[in-house]
Amino acid sequence: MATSGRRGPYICGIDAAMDVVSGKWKSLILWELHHHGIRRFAELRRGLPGVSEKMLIQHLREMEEDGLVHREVYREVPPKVEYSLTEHGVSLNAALAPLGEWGTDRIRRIGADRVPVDAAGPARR
Amino acid sequence: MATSGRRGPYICGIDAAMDVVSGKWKSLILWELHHHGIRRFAELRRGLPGVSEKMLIQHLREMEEDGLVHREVYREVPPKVEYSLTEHGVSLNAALAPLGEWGTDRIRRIGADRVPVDAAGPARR
DNA sequence: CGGTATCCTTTCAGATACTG
DNA sequence: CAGTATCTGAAAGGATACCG
Repeated sequence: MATSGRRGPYICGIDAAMDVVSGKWKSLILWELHHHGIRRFAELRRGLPGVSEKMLIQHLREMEEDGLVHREVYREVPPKVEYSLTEHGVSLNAALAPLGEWGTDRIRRIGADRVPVDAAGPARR
Repeated sequence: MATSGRRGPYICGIDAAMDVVSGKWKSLILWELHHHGIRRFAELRRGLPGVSEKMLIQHLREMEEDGLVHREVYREVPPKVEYSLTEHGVSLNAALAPLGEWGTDRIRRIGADRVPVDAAGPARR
């Protein structure tokens, strides 16, 4: 297998979609590219604080392979490569939107009514 | 930290949502519980071919901790435990629906114009 | 600038055996 | 029936150094 994890066979649609977005940075890359349209490698790197070059390129390659991301290479010096979303990438982003809203709500709730797990106490056991 | 992976801090909503659904079986557990309403441990196990007891209970615990799943214990012999979705679990499922459709489309496309990765050959490399 | 290559650590997942 | 405990291997992720 080339660079990817599994790519099928899948039990259901969620399964297939999750396979394609799973990876620590993929949803963030999607988000970055969706909001900026086109980004260079170093720009993405700066937009994703904490990502290593290895992980960034690895995720970008997988996403390219999965048809989500387009990679445009300009053969000049210094080198220049631009990344953008394909139609599929755009549609995935749209499909991800409700989940994003759910997550945003969740962050609000956690901040409000949840304790950091350890101080909580004897709800169970 | 108890059983979970990270649980925040999050960069955006998608990030938070992905954290909660990532794990090999979580989306499938969600699906099972959504369609059957209530399921016992052994029923879930049978409904998720290939899952080990360890992974199943681990995912169920995390999902309970995350407020997605309700665990009802009947103190009788033989033991009986029923799992069901909470309101949050139901809303997450709803938020996941468009992603599921996207994935279903994707499976169709892959089946149509893509070969199983190994026999494929020189698209790249 | 935009990557590779290498090594290393951490996390995830599966199998097996045992318990209330 | 519904778990818990432990061990092992595989995979994901990260740090660092170097290359065209």
